[in-house]
Amino acid sequence: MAPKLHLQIDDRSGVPVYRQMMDQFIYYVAGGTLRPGDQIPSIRELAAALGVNPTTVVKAYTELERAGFVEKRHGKGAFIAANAQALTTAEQEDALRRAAKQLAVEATQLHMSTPKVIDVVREELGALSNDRATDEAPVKFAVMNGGR
Amino acid sequence: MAPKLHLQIDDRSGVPVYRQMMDQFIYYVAGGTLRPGDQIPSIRELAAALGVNPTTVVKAYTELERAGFVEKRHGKGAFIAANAQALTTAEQEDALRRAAKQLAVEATQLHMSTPKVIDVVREELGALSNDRATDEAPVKFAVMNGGR
DNA sequence: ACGACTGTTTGATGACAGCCACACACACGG
DNA sequence: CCGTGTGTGTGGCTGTCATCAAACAGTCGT
Repeated sequence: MAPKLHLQIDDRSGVPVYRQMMDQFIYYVAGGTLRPGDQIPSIRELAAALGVNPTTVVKAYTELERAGFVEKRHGKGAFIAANAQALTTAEQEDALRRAAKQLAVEATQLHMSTPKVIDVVREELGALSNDRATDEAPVKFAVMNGGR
Repeated sequence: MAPKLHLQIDDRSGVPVYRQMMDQFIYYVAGGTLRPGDQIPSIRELAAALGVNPTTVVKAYTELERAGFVEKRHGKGAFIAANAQALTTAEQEDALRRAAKQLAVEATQLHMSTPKVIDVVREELGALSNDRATDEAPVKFAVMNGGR
């Protein structure tokens, strides 16, 4: 009913927060972690967990509702829509490819070697799967700060 | 003096255009492709090549100037600042890691297998290096559209 | 009926990007 | 020597949108 989620917001990325949230919910549905009927965190709960304004979560949920992924019920909570369509395999690969391309462009401009890039990707993938094994909180708080 | 650049703007990403341009210039300097004294595309030229408003390029160049990477000269053009400091190795790795983490988070939420992810990254890296061999235009026009 | 959850709405603020008129630098032809 | 043309960057104004803050309204258990 309420699978463990692990939402990650990157303030420095410039991507609107509500959009980052939207994408990640969609990916969770696409990957099957979130299924139709599942209750998702309340607006205030998610806002508090991620340290953003409730209105921002409202925007994300509202857009997700328009897109058919989410149903909000006044006084009750928010849920994955009954007819939420998972992304097609092609769409999922597109999403992955977009992020990969972004990485590739940066790496190329930085003159990074292919093995080096692959290494870092492996590390990050590994870090995430370990995380999931240990994590018990229903919604994981995650904001990237890091310095340039 | 004017190395071939390959700037890539992704409209759908939500990242401010001027910020995407900034990052990529910084990465080019960090990677050594752009060196102090090099002339970079004029505001209008870059704006036309990328299909964005000149004002947006102005913002990118102005911010890069504040950061010490660029010098604008009225009537002459824009240049890489004499004392433009390349990013430290640690900073470069941070930048790479940020993009990798983004990719890892998405992949995990989509339930993608590690080998699959690595494959796609390899493909994208390959696509870029081929590009560079063929490309002759001083500034490559690149805007991502792709549909969701 | 109260209290503690839930979602809803409105207004203010600031960032982003577009349009348009202006000012400086230099090369060319009178 | 001067004017004109074409390149360059500069600056003001406007529309749109993301975010925040605070007040409003429905649901449910006691």
